Amino acid sequence: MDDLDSRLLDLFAVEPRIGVLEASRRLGVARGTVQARLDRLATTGVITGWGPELSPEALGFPVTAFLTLEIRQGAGHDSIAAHLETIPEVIEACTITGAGDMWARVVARSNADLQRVIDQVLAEPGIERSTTVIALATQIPHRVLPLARVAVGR
Amino acid sequence: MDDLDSRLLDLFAVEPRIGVLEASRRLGVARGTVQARLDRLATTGVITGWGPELSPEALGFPVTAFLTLEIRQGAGHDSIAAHLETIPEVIEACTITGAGDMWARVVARSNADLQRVIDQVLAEPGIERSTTVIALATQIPHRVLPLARVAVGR
DNA sequence: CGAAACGTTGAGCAGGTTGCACAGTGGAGC
DNA sequence: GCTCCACTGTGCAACCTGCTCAACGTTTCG
Repeated sequence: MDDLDSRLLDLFAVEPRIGVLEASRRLGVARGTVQARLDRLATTGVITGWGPELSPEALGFPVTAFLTLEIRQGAGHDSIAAHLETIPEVIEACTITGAGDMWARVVARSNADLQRVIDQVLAEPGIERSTTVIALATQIPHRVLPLARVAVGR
Repeated sequence: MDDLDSRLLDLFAVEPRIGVLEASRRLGVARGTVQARLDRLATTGVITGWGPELSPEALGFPVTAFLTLEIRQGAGHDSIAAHLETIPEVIEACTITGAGDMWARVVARSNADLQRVIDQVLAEPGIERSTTVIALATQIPHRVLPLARVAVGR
């Protein structure tokens, strides 16, 4: 990661479909350089993918909620995770600090529909209790780009 | 959104760099159809971008934490959000249900570094209290694709 | 100091891809 | 029956990609 990498990421973040050649022109470097940089960023794991980003809202799931799950002593995280994975509305989950807890981001078609999703999550007997917090408005949408800048000291 | 759209998204999620022509071959439809579908998915907001996905870990920020911020009565969410936006390590933030609360996802270079980030967040006087939860292991990485399937009834 | 390793540059090439246009087809709705 | 609309298949020029190559400057290290 150096300054050129960072500017390269900036460029592709703003105009993802420009292609290697156009990027090399914008940055004033050779095409092979851009290609090499992108390859390296991909192999070092900085770039994890180029897939299309989808909007749950546009897909009909405008409600987002965060669930904090309390896991029963003895119940493995993995079996809970496996259960969560079968629910499409669970779009993210991780274990967190605190007594055997997990955190999950879920979406739903409406507040009423959220109840259905939560019930589905709680169908797993390993989950003892859960707290739900509904997300109201997005203040800062998911962003990683600023990190790339500070990572190279810009 | 119909079945073809869904399969198109699947395809590009797995192999993002295949291009329109190759996608049309895989799906057994005309190239113009794929082009039209992608255009429509983009204009209707289902596809929000094609930018490279970056890994905070690979950028040197392996620690993820969730902050719940309690906002002082009278302090506007917007000023808090503006403050959070200036901190690169805050990679997501939204308002949530509960007495004037906000939620933020932050990353840091280490647990010690996390303290620095939190201090930076709390520099805003509008924030009264905060709770920190550290993410340990990712059980389900952010995924939206399954939603596209259920959205069309697959 | 000199050699080796490395990244960058600019060039070339065949092959594939894109953007665009066009006319024809078939189904849905009126 | 008619219109609208999406899909199809075709064609074209222009462009881009993946790949290779030799040459050059920097950095590293014996």
